[in-house]
Amino acid sequence: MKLSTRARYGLRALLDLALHQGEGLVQLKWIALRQQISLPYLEHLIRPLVAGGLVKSVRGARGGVTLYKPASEIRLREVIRLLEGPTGLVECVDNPATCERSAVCVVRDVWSAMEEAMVGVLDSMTLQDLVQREETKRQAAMETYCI
Amino acid sequence: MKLSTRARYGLRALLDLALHQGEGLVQLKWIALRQQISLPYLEHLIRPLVAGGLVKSVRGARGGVTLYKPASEIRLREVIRLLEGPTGLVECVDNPATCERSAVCVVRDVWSAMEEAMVGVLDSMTLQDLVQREETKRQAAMETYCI
DNA sequence: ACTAAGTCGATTATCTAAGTCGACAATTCA
DNA sequence: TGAATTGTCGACTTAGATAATCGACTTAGT
Repeated sequence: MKLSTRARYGLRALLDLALHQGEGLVQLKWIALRQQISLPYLEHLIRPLVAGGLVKSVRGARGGVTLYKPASEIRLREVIRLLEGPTGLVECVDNPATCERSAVCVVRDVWSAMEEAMVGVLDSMTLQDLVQREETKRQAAMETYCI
Repeated sequence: MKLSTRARYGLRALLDLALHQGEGLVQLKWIALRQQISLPYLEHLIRPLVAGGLVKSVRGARGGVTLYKPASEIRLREVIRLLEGPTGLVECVDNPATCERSAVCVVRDVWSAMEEAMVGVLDSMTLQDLVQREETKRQAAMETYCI
């Protein structure tokens, strides 16, 4: 039960993008550099986010990417769903047909409850929340640094 | 972010065992048969549960396995931990040293919250809860069948 | 035109989970 | 005692997914 690096890197990349919103288009290479992700790999991570309507990309010279909608309207649930694909924790939860026990399986209920709990957490957070936290943390770090 | 078959099969096997508690020692081959898990594989699944003190095993002819303590004292969290190993959703949550960003990483906070939510669900359920649900469901199915 | 970006698909590499097998140890029972 | 039965253990193989790279392509600016 491990989170894929797609999700980990992908969310970090998106947060990085959100943190640099004021500056217009952001080039992938800078995100890659800051987040220490190889550029070709980052391209793959961004793709589903573009396809999912979370990120807008502009090709050509001086192109780059930017958020398609305000960070406050981007729920982490959506982000993770796009990055990890539609399959949940266990196949039979989303797709009962894959296991003939589904209807009576109590173990399935457990996985279902677990998934609901996770989704609940992701659903309650937006990208904006992360941006705020990041800035709070950065400020706190700054202050201790100055003292 | 998939649950391993170890966890899925393992919990099913344990539940099967719990459901047959009244009958003394239960042989692995019957569990394997009922749950449609290959015997050699089931042996591997049971092992950590024995090592973890959830299951007692008796070797030799007429041997078998049985719960080491009442089902009501077996938390699912413990079961999953034994089956899946100690590593959580993301390395850096349990083991901050693996990522130098850990201290300031807000993305890590997200994973941490997710993990907490999942663990909370597992912590709130015992094997006995599953046994009861199973019996309730079975009874319900029985009634509809009779009608 | 030329350069600088993102896009896309093919490919490779790496890793881990999944599952099998054979030898062994313990226990029962004849 | 010895043969049958049952769990134990570790080595091995396989399969599949994830991670990551690469090169050819498209699009836009200068």
